[in-house]
Amino acid sequence: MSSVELADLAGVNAANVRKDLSYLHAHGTRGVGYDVDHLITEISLVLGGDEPNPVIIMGVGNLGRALSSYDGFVAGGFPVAGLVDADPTVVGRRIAGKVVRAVDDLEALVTETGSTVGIVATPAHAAQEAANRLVAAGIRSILNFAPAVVVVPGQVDLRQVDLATELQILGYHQHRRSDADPIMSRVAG
Amino acid sequence: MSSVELADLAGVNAANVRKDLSYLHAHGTRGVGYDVDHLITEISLVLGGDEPNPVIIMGVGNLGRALSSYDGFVAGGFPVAGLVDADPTVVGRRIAGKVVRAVDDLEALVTETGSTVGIVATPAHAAQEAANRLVAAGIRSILNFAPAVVVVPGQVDLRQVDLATELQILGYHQHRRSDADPIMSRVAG
DNA sequence: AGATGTGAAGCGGTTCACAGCT
DNA sequence: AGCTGTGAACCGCTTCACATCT
Repeated sequence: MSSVELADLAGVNAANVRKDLSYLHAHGTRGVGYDVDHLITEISLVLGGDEPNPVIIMGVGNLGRALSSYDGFVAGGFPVAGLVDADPTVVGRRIAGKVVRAVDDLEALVTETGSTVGIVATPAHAAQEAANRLVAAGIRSILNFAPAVVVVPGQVDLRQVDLATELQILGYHQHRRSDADPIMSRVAG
Repeated sequence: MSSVELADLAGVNAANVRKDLSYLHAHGTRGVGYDVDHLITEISLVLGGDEPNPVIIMGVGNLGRALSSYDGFVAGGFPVAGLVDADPTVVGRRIAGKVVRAVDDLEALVTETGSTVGIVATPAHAAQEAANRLVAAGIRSILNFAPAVVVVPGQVDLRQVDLATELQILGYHQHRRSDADPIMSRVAG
């Protein structure tokens, strides 16, 4: 399969595909293209591939519940290993086949499941505390969905997913399209 | 308030704050700082601020349901105006205070609510069709949560939020940390 | 003194364009 | 002839550093 075909399927530029694959030492054959099986093994090796990374979800509100039954996680090698919530009335409940554990159980949960990744799906005001707990329990990779600035120690990898911001960006572009381009005209003027 | 204070609160660099604000013509006073009220009005003006952008959510699975009761949307000026699903058994049901409408109702729904933004929260295989319907109904800004490549006409603004990819990135960094840095050592070697 | 506003440099990533291999 | 591999240009954004203003 050629880099052009791969690029079309992924919706990106062909040169980009070639450059990225060459970084991975997933080489193709000139005049021919790439061997797909080879790509699969090489890419999954680089991505950590074989061993799954179990994840812990902090907060089982609407978003936490949605995430706990999100198929894409399992498929991507990130099975949901545990659910944790601060609300004692939901602790012990069964959600998506898993019993919700108390925050004080977190450390034990991490150890017994070998979890490596934490997802913060709490309200904004509880996000920092949730992240602190995850870090204290030994988690070093955190995905934060709460719309809050969370600070973590340097060795912890934190990624932010802000749903409202995504919409804000769309709204901004739209505003720009309809309006007579207020910013650039002001900058230009 | 100084650019340093603002930057700390937002978790970004101070020079960046100053540069961005100067683009918006939200100027401060040298030696003093920025007038916060002025910043609020100026920023909300640029962001489209005053008039809300109602959104339509396509697909009321777990994720769609979570999104339909996500407070951040309303707070950010993106009230959920309608829910749509292809499954006739959920059409007519009430979710988060809204009645789920059929796909064929989409165009009417967009008109009657004045919606401008669409969210695709369907399974991957239905994402392209959902996007097509939104475009046909006049929506020009789409936020896609389905893990699928979706193509839209040039005038439509499409943003992709791929939850599994976010985890993949975390997992990759983690893999790199623990491992003896396979890629770079191979590149170097 | 203290903070802004902004050229200039730096950086990661993308795209072009074409030499080089099969 | 076709497709890869990659130097070079490009792009948007971030950060530095400092002249400038109150």
